[in-house]
Amino acid sequence: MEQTDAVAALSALAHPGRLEVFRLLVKAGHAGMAAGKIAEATGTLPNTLSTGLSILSHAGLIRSRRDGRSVIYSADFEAMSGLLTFLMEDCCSGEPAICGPVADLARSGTCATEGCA
Amino acid sequence: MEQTDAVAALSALAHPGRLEVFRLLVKAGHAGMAAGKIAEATGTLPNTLSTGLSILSHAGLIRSRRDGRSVIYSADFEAMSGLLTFLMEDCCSGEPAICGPVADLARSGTCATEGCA
DNA sequence: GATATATTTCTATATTTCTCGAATTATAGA
DNA sequence: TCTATAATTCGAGAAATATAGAAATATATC
Repeated sequence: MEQTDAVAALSALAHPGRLEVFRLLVKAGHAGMAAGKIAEATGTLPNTLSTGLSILSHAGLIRSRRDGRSVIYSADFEAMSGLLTFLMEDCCSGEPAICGPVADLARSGTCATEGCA
Repeated sequence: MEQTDAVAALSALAHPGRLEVFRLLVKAGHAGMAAGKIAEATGTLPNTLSTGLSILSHAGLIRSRRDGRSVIYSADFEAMSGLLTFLMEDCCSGEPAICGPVADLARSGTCATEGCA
């Protein structure tokens, strides 16, 4: 990941409404949620939510797919791993205990577990 | 961590200059770096850098201590762990493989390894 | 085709954030 | 005390971002 992408992702998350949406989608896993359901769950106006989803999407943090009249949004776990890894890169100049887990996260990349949406 | 704190931290990082500074401090470990060294390393004007450091500090991501005429800044790894954990909370509604490492990171909390500054 | 539902785009205003020059505060050494 | 170094604070103009009303687009059903 490059700095420009990281800043875009962080900027997208640096907003109460969008952060709430993203965390909701993290919980939802690969199954995702319809835009309408997200609006209902967060109490956001449809147009405001749509702008937020567009920003998160453009930042690469979420994906979307159409399902009938609805559009289903879901978190992009690979992108998230990439961001976390970028933030902790070369942590403590080496291989200390605190930084290992982040490297593991980056390596796993996707949500491999059964039942994880 | 609460949403307000998370937004403050993410906003602080959502800026090329400040992100560069933070990643530099992550690499530097607990030893940290003097403000002047950071300015030199990043090519930032002292006043602009100071504003950036103030924002990162107020967001809880970095700490400072005075050493003679210099002020040494260092990353707050506990705060960072808290942020990463908050972002991935209840990932995939449970305990999938992708989310485990983040939980480990949160648990470790500090930079325990010898030589890690 | 007509109607209803779901979501997005457009547009304008209000607000916040960014950057840098200038001035200020803090510490160290002669 | 005087001078130099290190860092921070203040102020203002420029730029970017946030919000919501209104209109538009896409899909499904009658």
